[in-house]
Amino acid sequence: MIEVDFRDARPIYEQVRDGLRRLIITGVIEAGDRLPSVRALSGSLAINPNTIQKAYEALEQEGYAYSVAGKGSFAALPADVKTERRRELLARLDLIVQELRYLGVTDDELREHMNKREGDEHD
Amino acid sequence: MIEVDFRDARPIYEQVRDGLRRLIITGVIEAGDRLPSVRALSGSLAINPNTIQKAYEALEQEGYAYSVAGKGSFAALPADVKTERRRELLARLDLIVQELRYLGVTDDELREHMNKREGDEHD
Amino acid sequence: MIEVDFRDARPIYEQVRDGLRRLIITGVIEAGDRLPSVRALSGSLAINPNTIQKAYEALEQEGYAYSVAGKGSFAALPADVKTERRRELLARLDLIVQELRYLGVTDDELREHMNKREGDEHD
Amino acid sequence: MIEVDFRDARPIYEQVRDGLRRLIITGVIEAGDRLPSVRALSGSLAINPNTIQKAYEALEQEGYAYSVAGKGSFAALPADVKTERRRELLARLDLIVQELRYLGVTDDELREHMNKREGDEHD
DNA sequence: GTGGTCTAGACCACG
DNA sequence: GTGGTCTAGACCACA
Repeated sequence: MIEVDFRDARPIYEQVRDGLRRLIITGVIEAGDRLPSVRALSGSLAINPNTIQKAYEALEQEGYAYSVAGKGSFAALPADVKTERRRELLARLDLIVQELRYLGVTDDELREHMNKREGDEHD
Repeated sequence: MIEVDFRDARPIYEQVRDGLRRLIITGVIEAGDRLPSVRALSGSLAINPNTIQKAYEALEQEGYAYSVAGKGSFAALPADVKTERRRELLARLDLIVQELRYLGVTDDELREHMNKREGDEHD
Repeated sequence: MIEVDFRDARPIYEQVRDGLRRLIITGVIEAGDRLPSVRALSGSLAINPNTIQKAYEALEQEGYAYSVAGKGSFAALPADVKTERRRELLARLDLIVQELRYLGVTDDELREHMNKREGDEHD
Repeated sequence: MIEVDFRDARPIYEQVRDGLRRLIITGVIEAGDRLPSVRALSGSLAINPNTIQKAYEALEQEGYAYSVAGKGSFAALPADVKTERRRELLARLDLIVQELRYLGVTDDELREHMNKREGDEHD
């Protein structure tokens, strides 16, 4: 369920973190659900456990998960984390839209593009 | 005209590259214009010349500039680079919009947010 | 009467131990009182009996309880344990106060803060 | 300047983090000052560089420092971090004071104890 | 030189 | 079984 590209410049632990975060936000993994164990994910992705551990720590620090030694790691998605994430995405979106306008994309074209995607449930 | 934050985790040369790219795309620096010399920019930003040089090389590799031996570097913005950049930005935008929908942002809210920004010409 | 947060990073047995210690120090459980049986507490808190057992052992080792084979565990609060605990708390308090001063908190503000809390009997 | 006790139950990286945080808060290391390099501190404390690195990451995440690859790590102490830290310390202080009262320490004794420490500049 | 990432392998406490 | 910590040693990009 998580894709990792070893040739990508982005660190592996960030790719894993982002993949898990996406699964949590999209509800594939629901709040309270158990995340795969560090060793299990390490095995299935063929990545060193320490790297997976680092991804889990980052996820926990951002509020998308919590870990209990001896029990496992669990997904979380509190309201404040959601609003914070929304704010961040909207800021990024503004920058992109602004640059697209400079590149000659009209607001109509933008709306059309987004309507095309409207309702899509998959990548 | 270019802002560099030494505390930012992003490498300096990327910040310089992105700043110059933005100036070129927004037309502040027009195609054919001479870019500031490595030494000049190095001095005004208080950055190691090697770092500036690296930014220029990246810019040239992406097609936003070309250098003429003994004369300097010049801005460029050919059509294929523009369309390539547009494609990249639209792809990023799709991902962001998709995640925003999962976060409970309706299409109406999204349109409203973008209309608010409509017409903005500055950062 | 004891709150255990499974999401807390602190191990469960420490949370149980601290909860019981607090009940003993505050007099809710008086010296000589029988502590709930391991099985009873295990059941009411939905925690593995081994974990409860570990909390009781820690409590006993610190002097806040003693166990009688076949009869159960009982609360204790001998003078030497009280003075030892007081010494420990005062040492922690000194460190905190010192750091607060460096953070710009004046002695007046500190007194005012503590007067506000004065008389509070509950959490 | 930093003391690390290998027998302490607290992880080494936390001890290093707390030691550095204390130096920053007390002004021994001022905001903007360069922190010792990962390798230098690793050598002088006889601790693996990865462990020091982890301490620095934690410090950065809490806002007490920032790192620039290729340049070094630097101290920081923004106002919001200070107020946040003050809030945390006051909360801890309240818990301690409350327990001390249950242990029979009167407010007068508490004031006397704190007055004794008043003006101390060293541990 | 710097910080950052990754692997390999080990040990520990917790439940 | 779990997560967490630590070491050793390697490689990389950045300045």
